[in-house]
Order: sequence, then C-alpha cells, then structure tokens
Amino acid sequence: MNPTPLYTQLADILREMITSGQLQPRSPLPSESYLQQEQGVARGTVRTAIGILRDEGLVVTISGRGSFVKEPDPKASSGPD
Amino acid sequence: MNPTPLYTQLADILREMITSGQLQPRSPLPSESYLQQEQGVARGTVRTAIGILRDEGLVVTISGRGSFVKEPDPKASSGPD
DNA sequence: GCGGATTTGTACGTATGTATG
DNA sequence: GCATACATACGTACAAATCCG
Repeated sequence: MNPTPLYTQLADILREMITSGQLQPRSPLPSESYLQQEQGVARGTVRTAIGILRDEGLVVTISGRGSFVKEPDPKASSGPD
Repeated sequence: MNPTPLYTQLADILREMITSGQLQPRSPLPSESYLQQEQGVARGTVRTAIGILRDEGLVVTISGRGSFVKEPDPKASSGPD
C-alpha cells in the first residue's frame, strides 16, 4: 500500500491552516525546525512540504527569515507597500 | 559503516576537558566560533556538540555570553544566593 | 545612553550518505 | 532504479543579548 507521503500530509495540514485563516496573510509559518520537532519528521520532509505550498503560490520563502503566507491577490487599489 | 558523528566526537572532547578538570566549574568553554575554527567544523556542529553537554547537565549556556561548566551540585550548605 | 565587538540564537539553502519499499 | 525519509554537515545571513569603552 502506498500511503500518502508524509510531506504531502504535512503540506495538507499547512494548507488547511492557511485556507482556514488560522494563518493570516503575511504571517510566518512555523519554522522548519519547529515543524520538524512538532511533527516528528526530518527537516527535509518539512522543506518538501513547504516547497509544495510555494509551488502552489500559497507561501513565499525568504532565506534566513522564514516562509510567509502570501496575500491572496493585491489586484490594484491598496496594493503592497 | 557509520563513523561516530563529528558532533559526538566534539562533545566527547569537551566532556573530557570538563571531567578531567582541564575546564574548571564556572569557567567558560571556548566560544563557538573559536571551536569552529579550531576543530575545522561548522558552527552548527559545534552547537550540536555543546547541546549534548547541556542535555547532560554538564554546561549551561547564556545567550550573548557563552557556555560555562556547571558546578557539580550545590546541594545545600553554601548554596547559590 | 550610544556604538562597536563578541557571542549565542534562529532560520533557510545545499549537499551527501544511508536505508527502505 | 526511483521515491520517500532520515541523519549528518557544510554554508550564509541576520537578530538578540551582552560587554566594554
């Protein structure tokens, strides 16, 4: 049997936290090392999961800073600073 | 097969310096950057090694100051103020 | 109180090796 | 062989705490 990979499961969890509003736009995701310990997985697994959300355009990752929830879509009007 | 990890080896070295009395109680360990250069390893490896000794209760680390050899055991009598 | 130097704390980026299914 | 997953180990960058002049 091929269970859903851990990184997919973790991506699902994080995606849910974002789409549910539990993680607000521009707010940081838990750090890789936090998620590593929290979820009991290797850091590489966490990175793969976050990479999925990055591919989906849900988060942006800044080296040395963290990963952040992307804003839905600035369109025009009150755009980004 | 699996050689002892560098951080374990370094922890062993530092532990020996403590248990042998080469590093006295309350005296500071060499700084992370010193050990990094001295041992030719990455800082993360040094930090992991010191973390082991911290787990073992041999040293305490103070942010911005350093890691210090812990005193064997205050017990009672002339305890800490 | 301020500025610079030192030291620890945190966080991501990357590479390699091992093991399993 | 490949994907998954973990462990080790390197590097870079910046923040926070501390110390001293």
